[in-house]
Amino acid sequence: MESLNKEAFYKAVYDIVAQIPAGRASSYGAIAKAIGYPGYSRMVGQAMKSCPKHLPAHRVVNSQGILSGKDCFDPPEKMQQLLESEGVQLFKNRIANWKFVFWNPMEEIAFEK
DNA sequence: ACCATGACGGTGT
DNA sequence: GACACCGCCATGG
Repeated sequence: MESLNKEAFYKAVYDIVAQIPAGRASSYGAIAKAIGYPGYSRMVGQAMKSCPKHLPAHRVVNSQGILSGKDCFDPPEKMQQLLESEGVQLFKNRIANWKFVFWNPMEEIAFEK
């Protein structure tokens, strides 16, 4: 495991986010683990703050399916709105049927590259 | 160098 | 389920 390279790390995060299908969502921890940096969930969150506009940032929530980053959207209700427009059911700032909606990058992109 | 602050996560109560 | 802790690690003051 090499030392953290901000540039490469952010890019790796965005690569995963870009692959999350509509109607599904992943978590910070799952993404960190998928790119080879288990335990760097906070860094993934940090990367999302400067997430490119063309990526589905609203499809990244915490390990419990809670929209922990909604306040970083403009307006804050935008995140929830985007998810619902894709058919994701929400219950009090949290994704319903989380176990079913959760998209695990480890199982979906294990073959690429 | 010390300390506070997070789009976090796991455990225990 | 809600809450409190604690471990985690880069950033900024």
